[in-house]
Amino acid sequence: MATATIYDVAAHAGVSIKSVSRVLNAEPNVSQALRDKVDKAVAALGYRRSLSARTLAGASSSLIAALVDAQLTIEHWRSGRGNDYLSRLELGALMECRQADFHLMVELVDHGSPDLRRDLMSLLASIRPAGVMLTPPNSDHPVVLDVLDEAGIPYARIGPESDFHRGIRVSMDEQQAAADITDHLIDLGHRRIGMITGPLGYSASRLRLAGFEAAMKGRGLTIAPGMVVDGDFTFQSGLAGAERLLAAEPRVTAIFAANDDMALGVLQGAAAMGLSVPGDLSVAGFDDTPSALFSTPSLTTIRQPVAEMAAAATRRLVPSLRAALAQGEAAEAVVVPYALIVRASTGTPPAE
Amino acid sequence: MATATIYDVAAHAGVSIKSVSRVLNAEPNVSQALRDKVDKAVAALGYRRSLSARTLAGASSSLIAALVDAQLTIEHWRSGRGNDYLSRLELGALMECRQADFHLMVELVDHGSPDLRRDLMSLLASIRPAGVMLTPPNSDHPVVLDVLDEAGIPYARIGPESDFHRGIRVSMDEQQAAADITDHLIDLGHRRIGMITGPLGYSASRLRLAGFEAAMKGRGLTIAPGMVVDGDFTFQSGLAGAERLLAAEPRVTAIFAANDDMALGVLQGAAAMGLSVPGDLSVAGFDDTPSALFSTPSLTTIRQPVAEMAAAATRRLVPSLRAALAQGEAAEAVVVPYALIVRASTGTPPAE
DNA sequence: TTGAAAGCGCTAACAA
DNA sequence: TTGTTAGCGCTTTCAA
Repeated sequence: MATATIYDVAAHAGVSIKSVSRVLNAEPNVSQALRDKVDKAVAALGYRRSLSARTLAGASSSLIAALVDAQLTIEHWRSGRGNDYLSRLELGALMECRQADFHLMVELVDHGSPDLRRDLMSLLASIRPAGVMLTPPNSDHPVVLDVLDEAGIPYARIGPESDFHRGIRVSMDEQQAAADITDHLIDLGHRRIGMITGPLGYSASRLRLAGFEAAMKGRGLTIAPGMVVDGDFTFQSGLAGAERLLAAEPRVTAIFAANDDMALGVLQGAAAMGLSVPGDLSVAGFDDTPSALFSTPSLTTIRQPVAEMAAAATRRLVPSLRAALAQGEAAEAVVVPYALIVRASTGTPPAE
Repeated sequence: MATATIYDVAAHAGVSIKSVSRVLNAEPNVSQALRDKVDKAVAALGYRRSLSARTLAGASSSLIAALVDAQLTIEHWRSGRGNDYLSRLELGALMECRQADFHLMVELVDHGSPDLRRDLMSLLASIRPAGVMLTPPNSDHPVVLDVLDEAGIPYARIGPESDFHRGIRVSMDEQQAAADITDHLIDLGHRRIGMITGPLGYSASRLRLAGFEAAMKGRGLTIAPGMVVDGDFTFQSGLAGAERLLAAEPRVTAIFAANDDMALGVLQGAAAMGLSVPGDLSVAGFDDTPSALFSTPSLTTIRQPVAEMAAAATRRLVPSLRAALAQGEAAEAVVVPYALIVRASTGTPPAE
């Protein structure tokens, strides 16, 4: 396959290579006639610019690098499970890249490495991405942010938890979402609602707890002692949390778990105690992982707009896409709307 | 960040750039002294070759492109669900790329496009990957294979269903896996076992059915009429299939669904009929999607080694990795072992 | 065993 | 509005 080069196109169109380059880059001050000639030649030859040549010559690289955490990824690899978060993220980014003729490269970053700085610098030197998308926990790693700043490479941080002045921040309103799902339970008639939190080291966990507390307070409800228990986002901790919450009297009629895996654990715990869901107990989760849809009963939860966040990030990282954004849209801090998904695991509380 | 170039390294080491290049490429006929000097300079400068310059200058690109189906991906995007298959695939590929200092690029391919041939050629011209990984249904698309052959780019096909002489084929033994899970049910004491198949247009569906039939026959069991019903891999079709199978008398004591989503539908159908699983009915799936672990009861299933298949493919696509493979391992057709995962949805049949 | 010089296919000054 | 000429940082001839 002797691929056509810019010289072939120029020859075919009877113009200089610079003119071809101008048309290809949509530069101003080009006559329509020239534009047409070049377009025709490009079409005739099935020409496409070489990514390497463009990057080498100094254009930005039309390449977005997604820096994902190696440890988390390896954990998923070992457990044989996929990584729903990662795949949704990618889909969102890919859809946008496609529009702009950009490419997505996925890179594993070992954020615990002592050579992180050097690893990162050499990675960037090697691939020279036009922009970088950071996923938690890389979104908040100071070394990662520093290196990117020094290299002058634009970056978008998905779900940042700190340094709210650096880079492009794309997130959802965790607190409001938690408040919404709590309100949903209260609207159904629940008064005694328990919560299982995520690890409080994550601000997402703290925000979800704050949303729960705010909603309860906003509706004049008190959270009895022991009605908030700690979890660590695992199925097991959800199960354990459910056992503790359901042992207390008067029993809670609803449990809000800070993620779906824990909510699934609650479902199992309830089943083990012979409690029907939602007849005896309503259960709500957070994230809308695939398993939430197929659990019995299916789980009421918050859909984290992961794909949408990645798409928003990509749109702000790719120059041509960014240019197409409306004025207000182009902000450096974007909050993407979530959705409350009401399924079968929540209902009215049992009669007293 | 003024990144170091090969000239900087050469200057630092007091040698020519060609020598640096030789050391970097592990070419023969290089003195140890020179090698040491260069290595030291590289380390001192934190030097890393530019991917673009290398590719442009003619070296193969140290880039693997995964060509995934755009339609499937967009469907997943719209439905808000992730894509477990894709993420497992990527993890496997990424882990291997990392070893070899290769990079993974994910590309959407619209296999229904009338311009597929041109799209593909220009994609390859643009990124010039050293190797390509094909996922279903691209694994079997003749145009895709043709273009790759013409371009002389090595490719690996995950789960190929035809053309068993082209490219590197990486698969698992679908039929044996189905036979294994059927044997598992028979070993538990089941005699009346129903099956819900996938769309028979896919050879994977046919192989799973063949495995079921072979196992039944191998154990001297007959498959009564109506004991095999068609499904289409969706939850809904699993539910419908269960309703049909469970309406027949004498009732089946076990159902093998050709994938997990359908098995989850069976679980729901059984629950709706007041049947306990596995007390009254055993249910087995296929794939080991994340939801299989969290369903109630958790699902006995076959773990598709998606990540392992991708890793095997990558190992055969990356020259340095391929060189490290043992003799027999290097075959162009690789069968990766699956695993039978016995969970809570299968047990001994109810007493007659 | 080493090095000098010529590209790879583009973009970016600088002219015309 | 268009074209000419240098590079970008490598690998690859071809010499030494």
